[in-house]
Amino acid sequence: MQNYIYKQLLLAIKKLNYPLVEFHLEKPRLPTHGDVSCTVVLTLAKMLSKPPREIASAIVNNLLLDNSIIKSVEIAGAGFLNFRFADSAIIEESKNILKLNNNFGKSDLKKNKKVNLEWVSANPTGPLHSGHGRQVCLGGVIANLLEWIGYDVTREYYFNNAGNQMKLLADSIFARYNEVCGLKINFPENGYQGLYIQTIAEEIKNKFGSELSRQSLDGNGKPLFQTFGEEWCFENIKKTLHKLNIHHDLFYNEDSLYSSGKIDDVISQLRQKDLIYEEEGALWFRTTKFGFDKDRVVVKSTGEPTYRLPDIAYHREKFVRGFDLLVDIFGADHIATIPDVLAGIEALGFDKNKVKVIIHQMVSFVDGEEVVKMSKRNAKVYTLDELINDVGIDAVYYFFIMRSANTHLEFDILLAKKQSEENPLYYVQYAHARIASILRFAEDEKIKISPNELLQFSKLNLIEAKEEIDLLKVLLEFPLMIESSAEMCEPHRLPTYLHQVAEAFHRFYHNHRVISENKNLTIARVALCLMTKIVLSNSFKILNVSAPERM
RNA sequence: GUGCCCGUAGCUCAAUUGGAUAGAGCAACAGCCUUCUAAGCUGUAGGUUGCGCGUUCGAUUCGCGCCGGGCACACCA
Repeated sequence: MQNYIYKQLLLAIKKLNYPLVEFHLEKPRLPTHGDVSCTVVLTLAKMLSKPPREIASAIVNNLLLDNSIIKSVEIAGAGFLNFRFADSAIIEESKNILKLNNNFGKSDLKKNKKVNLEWVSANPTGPLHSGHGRQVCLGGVIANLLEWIGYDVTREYYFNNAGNQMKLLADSIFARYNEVCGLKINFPENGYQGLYIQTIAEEIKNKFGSELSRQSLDGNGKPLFQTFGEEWCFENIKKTLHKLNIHHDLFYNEDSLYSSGKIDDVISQLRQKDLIYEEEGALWFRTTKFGFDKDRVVVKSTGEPTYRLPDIAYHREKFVRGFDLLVDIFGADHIATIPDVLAGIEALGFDKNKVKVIIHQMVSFVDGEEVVKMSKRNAKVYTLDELINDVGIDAVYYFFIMRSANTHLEFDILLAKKQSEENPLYYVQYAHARIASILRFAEDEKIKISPNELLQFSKLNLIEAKEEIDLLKVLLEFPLMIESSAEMCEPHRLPTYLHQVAEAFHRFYHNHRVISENKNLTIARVALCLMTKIVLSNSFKILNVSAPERM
């Protein structure tokens, strides 16, 4: 219907020989302003310096509209064109929901396009903590959204298991190991304090006995404490991710960038472009050429690269692997590293506009009134596993996704735990459970409830009440909503939308009986219920939230 | 000190990317269950969008300057 209006507007503008400006249709905030609104007149008025209302009426007079699709056009306010859909068109289009069922909302907008989504990427030095949850969930939902608009999505995890941090992990475990074995040893300065270190130490003692030294090797000839610690941490991280239904396609090891010579490649390419120079024994990247206040070190005087170099090499590698879009998700604490990487790939001749970086702000946890302390120094870290145990997977997803990534988030654990009307998650899930219950009731009354049969037998033109039509309108917004939230990588629009769906449904339910003496009307309304259920459960699937049949 | 993000109803947050009278939930108040799930519905109240300039037909949104909060500012990752 939107496309139809757009096309007709374009025809009218052409016919009047007005300049072909870019314009789009939007949904007005107020229902009294119609179903779709357009501001093209205001843009034209400026260019032609004519009164907007004059242009508006010229366009309306030249607009050829099929009145079985569009009920009315109005000129309003400063020159808005407000369109109203005909009920018959809404009903006709709603049949798509039944037809497409689980696929309603999917599009092939980005068919044959490849996207790489990299997120989580925590190094294997400990379990994921609750703050990681925001990124974990954001990525999980964004990946689904991208798939829904047709992208071929590679879910990727970038990690580093070399360097000082891993030695420190091994040292920390070794210290606890000695402690467990009854020996005393000084705990390394800045060592990992978490209780999990002791758990790992105990497992090592149980498996290998208490005679190990720091240099001991495992069965494959690798340093035992480091390898065991790394694997333990990685298993722990993956287990948590799997609980949240997240499965990465690829774990990309930073180390492979060195062994394959890709790091050296980047340096020599940058050197060729005269973007690298040596000073005080270090290699510097001329970031000042890209608008930075000073140049940055990429190889330290010790010969070791800084984090920038592998990050740049990694992104170059992703370009080489042939993606149309690269999406990175970072917490606000990593914001400083992003410009360096973008400058790097630009320097190497790649289009930095193909990289979309999503930055989410920090999360604070509140348990009712009390602020949950999240100190890294403290041994008591609130892990993501604990959060999942406390509030459940559905609430973890819903609460992290509910708010735009760009704002500081307050996660109320007490509220997330509550099984009451205060909790926004239950409002939308309840709508689904309610529909499921109605459909069970309908089935008992020998009414068919399969999408195909409803498509075939229901007389949808019996749907005419305001609450029914309003509900259909909301349901039909679903595909566009998916499209925009996927393209903008803004999953928080989904919960906002879901609330509208649930609200429209509850209002309909409250005002009209679904199953009544009137057989044909009953079947039409059962179809309406099923349509709502389809939209709800498709949304839940994207959000990784369950669609309860009973509550 | 420098850079990035945020500031919207008592609280937590939206606002279709510059649109019309700034909207939801919770909390507060007043109503609605012998019939398909009351975890629901209806209504009332709640605002100088931190403050001040500017840009224009039009600003919560863009620019500049303050105020307040968060996060970064290494030859750490």
